[in-house]
Amino acid sequence: MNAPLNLAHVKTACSTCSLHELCLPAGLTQAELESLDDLVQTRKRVKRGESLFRTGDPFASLYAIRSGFFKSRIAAIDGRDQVTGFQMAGELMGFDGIGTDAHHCDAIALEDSEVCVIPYARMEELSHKFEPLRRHFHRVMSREIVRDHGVMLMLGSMRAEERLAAFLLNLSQRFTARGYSASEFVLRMTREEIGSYLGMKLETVSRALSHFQETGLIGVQQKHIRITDIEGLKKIVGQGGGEC
Amino acid sequence: MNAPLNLAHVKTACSTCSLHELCLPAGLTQAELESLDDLVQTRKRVKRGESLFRTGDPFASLYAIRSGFFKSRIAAIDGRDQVTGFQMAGELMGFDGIGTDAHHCDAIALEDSEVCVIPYARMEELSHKFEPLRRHFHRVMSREIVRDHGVMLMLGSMRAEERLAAFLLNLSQRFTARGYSASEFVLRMTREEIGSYLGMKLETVSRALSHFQETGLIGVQQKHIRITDIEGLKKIVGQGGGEC
DNA sequence: CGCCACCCTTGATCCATGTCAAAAAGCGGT
DNA sequence: ACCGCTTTTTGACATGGATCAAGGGTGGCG
Repeated sequence: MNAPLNLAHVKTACSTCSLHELCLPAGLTQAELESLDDLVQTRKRVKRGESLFRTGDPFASLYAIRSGFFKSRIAAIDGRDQVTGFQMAGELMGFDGIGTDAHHCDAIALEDSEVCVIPYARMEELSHKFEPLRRHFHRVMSREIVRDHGVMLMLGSMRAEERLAAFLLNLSQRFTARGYSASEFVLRMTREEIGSYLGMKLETVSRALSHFQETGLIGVQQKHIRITDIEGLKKIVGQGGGEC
Repeated sequence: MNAPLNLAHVKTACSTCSLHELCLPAGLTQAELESLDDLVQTRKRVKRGESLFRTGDPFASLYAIRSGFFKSRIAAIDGRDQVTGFQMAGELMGFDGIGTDAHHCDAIALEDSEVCVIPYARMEELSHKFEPLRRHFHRVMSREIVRDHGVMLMLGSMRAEERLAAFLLNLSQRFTARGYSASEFVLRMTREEIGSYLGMKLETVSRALSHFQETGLIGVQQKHIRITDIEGLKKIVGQGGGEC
């Protein structure tokens, strides 16, 4: 290994990454952390609008977002598509590829982004020897399944405004976890992408946001959102139910 | 170990189970298969209507369905709930529990069923030494994620009759994989459960089934379904799209 | 600085699906 | 085999959200 490669290695070290609490197992010693630096040896920049991988691409790696913002979407044969999630810094992408060694969705950057490339073979190998990593890996996949079930609940049993409120609360909570404001943030996605994720049309998203604003729950100015009544939003989410 | 226990062991052996092609890694030698018999040491019967596990139950095991039929559902705080899937023989359940060591959904038998209990700790341990098993385990979880994304696509972007057609085709295909008829089967779930899964009301399910029958796509008699025009059903699923 | 392309908002109307209601049909348990 | 109860079907009506349409705002780029 020559100097530049070594430099790259230093640059990508998990042990010095400020996001490692989000993407790696909690409670590792510094020594253990360093043993993980092996795992990630390259990073990759993805420009806004470009894809990190696409449906059908052979699966080789998982990706951890270092900075930026992505959407995942699946496409049906007939051209219809559906955003299945939005991913932000510290989150992992690519699990859909493990099952068949090919990706089943597109991952598209919503802003200029950078990801850590985690070669799956290496991950397998390392997780074989390193129990906390293996457990963490399983946990992350399991949580992804639970998250998807939550989305199914949303899509299947909430009305449009409830879904949107739930979406805003979810974003708020995830920004909080990253040290950003819980009440003020910028949407990286368009109304159409929000609509696709939430199973409604962009006009409905727009109307619902306007309505929340009229009711004093939030302030909206284009992509800038300010939550002024978090409890109010929670009440919106809670109120539809009890059908049984 | 005394005789009865041994008997139980024999009874639960994966190596002699007719479903192992569905639930275990493909292409194992007989010897490898036998080494897996360790994994499953108990089975459990679950009567129709009873739950295998419930939201909040501590997570200890995965379950492979030996016979019978289950639904998984999640419940929101407000009493609303959503069926997230139907599981049949050879399929695995319980992955939702790995992330937090507690289950996040209820698994309820739709008919008298029997499952193999796979203690997770043992699974971890065995998959540590046994690479094909580990890979298979990861693949199965990944496929679960892909499946969930498919449901999201369905819920988010199809209309009621498309969703129902897709549902029937999915069931048909899974029955086929188990050696049953692709065109004739009995629904184990009620209209309401189908509706919950597909994000529509039971009346809409009933009407859509009646409509399919009028159109000559299927025959319906209560829970008994006969698909008479599989291509027609596929056309229904395909036709809604192209919005983009 | 101004133009263009994209994104967002808002209004009017329509339709798919939900809701409410009632009756028929099965089915499970005794 | 019967009885009570759940499930299913079907009808009439209400409505949330889609659709169609038009106009306005914004940001990127020359």
